[in-house]
Amino acid sequence: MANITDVARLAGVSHQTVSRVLNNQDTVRPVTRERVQAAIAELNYRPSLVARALVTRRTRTVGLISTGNPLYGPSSTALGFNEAARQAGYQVTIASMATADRASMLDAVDVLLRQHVEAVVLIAADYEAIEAIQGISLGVPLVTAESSGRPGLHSVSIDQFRGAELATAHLADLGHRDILHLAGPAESMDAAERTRGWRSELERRGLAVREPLVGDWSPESGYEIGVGLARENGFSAIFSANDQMALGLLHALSNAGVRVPQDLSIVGFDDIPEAAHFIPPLTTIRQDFAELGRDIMATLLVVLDGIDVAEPVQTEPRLIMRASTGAPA
Amino acid sequence: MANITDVARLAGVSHQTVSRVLNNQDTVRPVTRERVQAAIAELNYRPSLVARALVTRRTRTVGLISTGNPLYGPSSTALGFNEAARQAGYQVTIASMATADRASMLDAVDVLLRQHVEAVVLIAADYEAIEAIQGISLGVPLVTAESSGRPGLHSVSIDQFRGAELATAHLADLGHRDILHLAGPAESMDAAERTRGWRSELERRGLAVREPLVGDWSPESGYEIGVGLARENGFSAIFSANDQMALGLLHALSNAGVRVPQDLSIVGFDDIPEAAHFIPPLTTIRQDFAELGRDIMATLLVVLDGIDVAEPVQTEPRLIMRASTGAPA
DNA sequence: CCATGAAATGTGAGCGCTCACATTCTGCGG
DNA sequence: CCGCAGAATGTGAGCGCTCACATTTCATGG
Repeated sequence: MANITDVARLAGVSHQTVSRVLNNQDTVRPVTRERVQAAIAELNYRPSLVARALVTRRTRTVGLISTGNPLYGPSSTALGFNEAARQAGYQVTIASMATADRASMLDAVDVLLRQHVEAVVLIAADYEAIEAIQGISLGVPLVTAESSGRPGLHSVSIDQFRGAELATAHLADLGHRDILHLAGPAESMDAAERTRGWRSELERRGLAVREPLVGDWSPESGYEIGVGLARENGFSAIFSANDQMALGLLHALSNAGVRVPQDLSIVGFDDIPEAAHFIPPLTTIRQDFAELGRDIMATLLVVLDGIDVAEPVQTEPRLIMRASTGAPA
Repeated sequence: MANITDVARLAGVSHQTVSRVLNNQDTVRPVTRERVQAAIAELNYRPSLVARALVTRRTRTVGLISTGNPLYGPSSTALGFNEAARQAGYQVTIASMATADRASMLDAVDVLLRQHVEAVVLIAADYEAIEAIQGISLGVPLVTAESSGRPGLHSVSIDQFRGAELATAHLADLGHRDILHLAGPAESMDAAERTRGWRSELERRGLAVREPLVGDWSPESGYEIGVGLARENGFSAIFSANDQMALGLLHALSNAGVRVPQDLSIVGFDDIPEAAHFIPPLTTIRQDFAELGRDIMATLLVVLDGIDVAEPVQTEPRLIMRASTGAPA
């Protein structure tokens, strides 16, 4: 592997002139520049980012920590962020972890910091992850994608509360008065926000608030709860905290002969690619994860410039109306 | 940020002794070691992997290139690989790209090589990606997750051909004689392998091979093709090249009043988490992406040791029987 | 109590680059 | 044709670490 000195020798200039060409500095004569570029091409030379990082103390790398299972939301966010980072000229090093406990988090952070990442991005699903990282002194900026809205963090999120309000309002507007909620797991921040939004909208309208059912995001949990639900009545609509559980519900209800939306309306959350082709197609809340990824990067760039972002950045989700919701019988 | 000299000074030893402690060398007296470790803790010192990489010429980093859309298969593979790499003590730097053209590929490779990745892993969906990277001289080992089985590559895959055979055989065993195929897009290697497997199994049994229908992996394409299909007859089963398109089919067929599996049996491919709760639950081919990820890393470690892996590594998928398939009427 | 070799520790160079500064070239007016 | 400012290029140090080798320390036997 050729280095800068090899290039310099071949081009008949000093290493510093090569460095100037590499960094697009303008005090190089066109003739010289061309000679250097020819040498670079001939030697198939690639400047070492490692060496550069050592002296400049900048790596143009950010660490991405994502925890837990590869659910649709978090993975889409990670992907969106990765793309945004690339466009901003940053590399991304990932440190995934199965569990968000303090020890794993310390490990992940340690690896990233040794790599001299300039910032850390945490895509946090659970409260645990946030708490774990808040107890760690990083020394570099941290931006989190998390919806709990807790203070002292640069956080970016899609407004889960608002999404749940939209879903619930849609059902209420259709005339439903008893609207159940199938919540996500207790450790999930998004789940809590969605439950809050549902509750708030019901209360605002003076509708009855029942104890939410609780699943674990999986279609299986939706199915199991659906099996129990099919035998009950006293409600005409369900707001499911995600599309996968809604799918499980649809499956159980279909088995039990409960018709959707005639007997029961269902709203999901996420708008996964499959949702438009559930039977019936699922009314749901769409989140723009690509935009979330861009927002994370944008916040990061601001924070890296030393400017403190006071306000958490939030974007609005929107309601996608499909056939799984209708007026009550 | 403290460096090795700071630690050495505080511990009252030379920088080299600190280095020995860091690298767990055994020629350090316990007393000295403890003194050094205390200094490390006190200064919250983290050795710079950048500086270490510069001198050792090893980064313990591998580059991961993945192209195209974030489909279920590739993202699951990426995740599995990432986890396996972490366990093997390697960092992963990602270089995602929207299109797999030669220019983007050169870009991605360039960034990774400047970072001094020790190897590159390509998770390739399309022929284009493979062709693009084959034209690039990397200088580091390359392992690809790709199913075309072309020579000259260290490749790892789940046997798509075999999976398609399993799916087709299942339908044939049930008594179906006219088995259609809804293929994935022409540029996809997996799609081609699945079509080959379907064709081969039909020919082996002397069954009619019709021109496959072609979708683009999306539920929408499955739906559109399903709408047309619902008006035709002369077939009793469809092997869909992925679960999402199968979902679209189910949706269209349900709308048209075609009953699955009574009127038509359907098999998918992938076993996405939703498949068990389609209506009806989808018989499909399950792939173990976590294992694929581990296989990639295992192959990588072998290749990094300078041993050439002659044989492509392949694992077998398996058939998951559910309610969407049954004997023909 | 000293020589001796092994164990423990220290020294200096250098990985490939950029930074700050020094030096050498240009072209131009006098 | 010389001097000079400004442009172009060169020089040497040093980022934080490891490597190869040099030196010191320690325990042991004679």
